[in-house]
Amino acid sequence: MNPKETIADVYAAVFEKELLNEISKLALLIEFDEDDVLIDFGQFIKGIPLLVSGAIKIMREDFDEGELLLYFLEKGDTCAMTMACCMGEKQSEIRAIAENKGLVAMIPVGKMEEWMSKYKSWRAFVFNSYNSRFNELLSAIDNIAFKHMDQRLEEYLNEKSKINDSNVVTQTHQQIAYDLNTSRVVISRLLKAMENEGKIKLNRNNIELL
DNA sequence: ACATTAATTGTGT
DNA sequence: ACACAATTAATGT
Repeated sequence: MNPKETIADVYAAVFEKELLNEISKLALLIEFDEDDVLIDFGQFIKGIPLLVSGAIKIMREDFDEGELLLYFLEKGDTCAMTMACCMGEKQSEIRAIAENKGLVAMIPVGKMEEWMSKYKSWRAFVFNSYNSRFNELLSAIDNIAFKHMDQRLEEYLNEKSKINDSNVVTQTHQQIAYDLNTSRVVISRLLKAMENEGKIKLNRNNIELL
């Protein structure tokens, strides 16, 4: 991981210089640690977050009890939900939990609209964000609706490995079960099956992908 | 170093 | 899904 990536580094290719300047002037930088809750259900949004480094997982509350992982955000992403909230003054329908250490730049809500007309690159960025979030949502729905738990688990592990940039996923079976909204026993059994197939190596508190 | 407890994981019904 | 066994880590004495 690069400990000191700046907004300019991450977004240089996306925004024009003028806009970058404005951002670095106005943005409120917020550091977060693993497992910090950045946004919770029902919360109002105070700014638009631009992810500079780290990763965030977006969860949705299920109808009865429990939560479900929708998708991960990585550097250079923003939360489309937040933008919708800003424009409509709505409460958040999602919960954002830090996956690892990182940094967000919070943009004052008012700038959202101003930049929309002022900067082409901002407009494009917002639309792109919506689009890619939407696609991720679609595939999340596919996963839940059409795929079985073993496939979902595999994808989950792959995602984890990607965003943490490591072949070792440090999660207990319990936590995984929580993210996928299932029971721990199911995860344990599936993991063991995968281990027997030689796909992974099981240790206490972490899983090695092979 | 040892005993106790809690947390994690494995297995059978 | 539930119960329980087995294993390991954490804590106190």
